[in-house]
Amino acid sequence: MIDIKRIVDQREKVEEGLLKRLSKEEFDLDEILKIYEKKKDLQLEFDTKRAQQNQFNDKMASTEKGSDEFKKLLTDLKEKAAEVKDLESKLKEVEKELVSKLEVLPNIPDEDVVAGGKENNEVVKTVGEKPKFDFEPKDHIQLGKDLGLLDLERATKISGNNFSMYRGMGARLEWAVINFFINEHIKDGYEMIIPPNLVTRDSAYAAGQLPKFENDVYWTTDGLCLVPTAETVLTNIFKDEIVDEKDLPKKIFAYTPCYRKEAGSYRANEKGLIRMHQFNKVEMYQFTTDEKSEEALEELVKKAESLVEKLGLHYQTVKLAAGDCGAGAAKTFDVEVYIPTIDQYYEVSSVSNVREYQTRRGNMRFKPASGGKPRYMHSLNGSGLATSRLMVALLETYQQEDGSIIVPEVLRPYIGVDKITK
RNA sequence: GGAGAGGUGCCAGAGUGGUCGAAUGGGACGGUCUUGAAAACCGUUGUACAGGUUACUGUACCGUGGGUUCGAAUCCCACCCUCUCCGCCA
Repeated sequence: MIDIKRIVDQREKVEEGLLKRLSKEEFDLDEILKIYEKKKDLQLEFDTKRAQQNQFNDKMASTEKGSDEFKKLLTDLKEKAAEVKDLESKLKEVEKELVSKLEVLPNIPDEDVVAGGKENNEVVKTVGEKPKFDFEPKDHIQLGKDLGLLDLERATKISGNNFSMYRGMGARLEWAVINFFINEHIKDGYEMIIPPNLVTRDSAYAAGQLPKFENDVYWTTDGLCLVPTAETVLTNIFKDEIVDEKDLPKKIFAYTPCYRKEAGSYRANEKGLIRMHQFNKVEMYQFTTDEKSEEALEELVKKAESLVEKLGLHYQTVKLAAGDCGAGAAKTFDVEVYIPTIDQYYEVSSVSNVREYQTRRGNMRFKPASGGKPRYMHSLNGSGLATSRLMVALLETYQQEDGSIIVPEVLRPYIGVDKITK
């Protein structure tokens, strides 16, 4: 959520920022400011009237009950009380209205983020080259089938469309990748977390999944939400807490399956593991101070890149234009891995600086070491990494003419073989 | 799932209708004392919003949301959570 004071103090700047990702018709700062003014007026009126009422109430307390003076006061106060109560409910209404207008606004993009949608995304880094094959390469579905790594038919039989099942060396390869990531993060000083996979509505809200993604996530019959990403959980760890600055940054990561409806987003060439209702992901997360979030973002992007790099895969890093960033993000970098048979780059990591957007919603602050008032922490998230698409890239990139698959060196300790054969 | 108890400040814990933003103890911080430390003593110790240039003032907050009342931490209702016992169980 955007700070109302920021809109008051730097209206032009906020507007300019929002215009990078929204059209003029999609938001109305004037309306918001008007509601805010109304709220302030009401608040002042309420505060004054309530102060009066409190004063009389004090007098009442020291007046003998049943006396004439008491009776007189009582009559006056009854009227006053009704008035105050009325004001209070009006105030609450306006406050609610204000929040409802504010919470649908996306975050303000950073200065250096360009306006517009996907078409303005900028490739900022490319590592490796498209693999060349001197034979006809198979796609990951064929490879998975031939080597017994994937059983998509049976997964579909059991759970319906767009679910996967890893088998044998396929399952072990997937697990090896996850283990590799986990160890890399531990080496970098991140705390490992195994979180719940279902969260309350409140948690989903604080993470910014609501109200926008109501229909993109799965809900249980008791009103819990299956996490679409571990970010949903990690964001809420310090909800309503004030932490000491000396304990920042908090660097954490979690492995969870991720559940998404992905309704209507499947494309013709996205077969197999490219887009699933359930996929595995290791999520990195940082809570830090406002001053240090920029450098934290850099660190996270580098971490995501280094994982792909160590697996020896060809990838590119893309700086997203404002309109392509998630609603909460002020700046986002995607790391995209190359999928040979589709000849396209697919996101395996999305790293964002969310700044105060989530911590304001979740009321997560830190006490500055220099003293002074608590401030909102900055939160950052990044996949490190999503595995299903990586699996596609791994299988296709490392396939050999004889149908076998070379295991990248970094994974060998985790899987115990250097080659996957029939 | 059943029965009971309970949710108060950083922590423990008192408070059952007005004088309670909240006793007391602990912790933390500052000071006195000390060569240094401990002990002892003194003091400080929440957040948000609004008003004022500042000093400051007002309002709200005792799990959450409603209600009763002139007035609610205190009474009523609903919900959430925790603990104990029983049941069930990976």
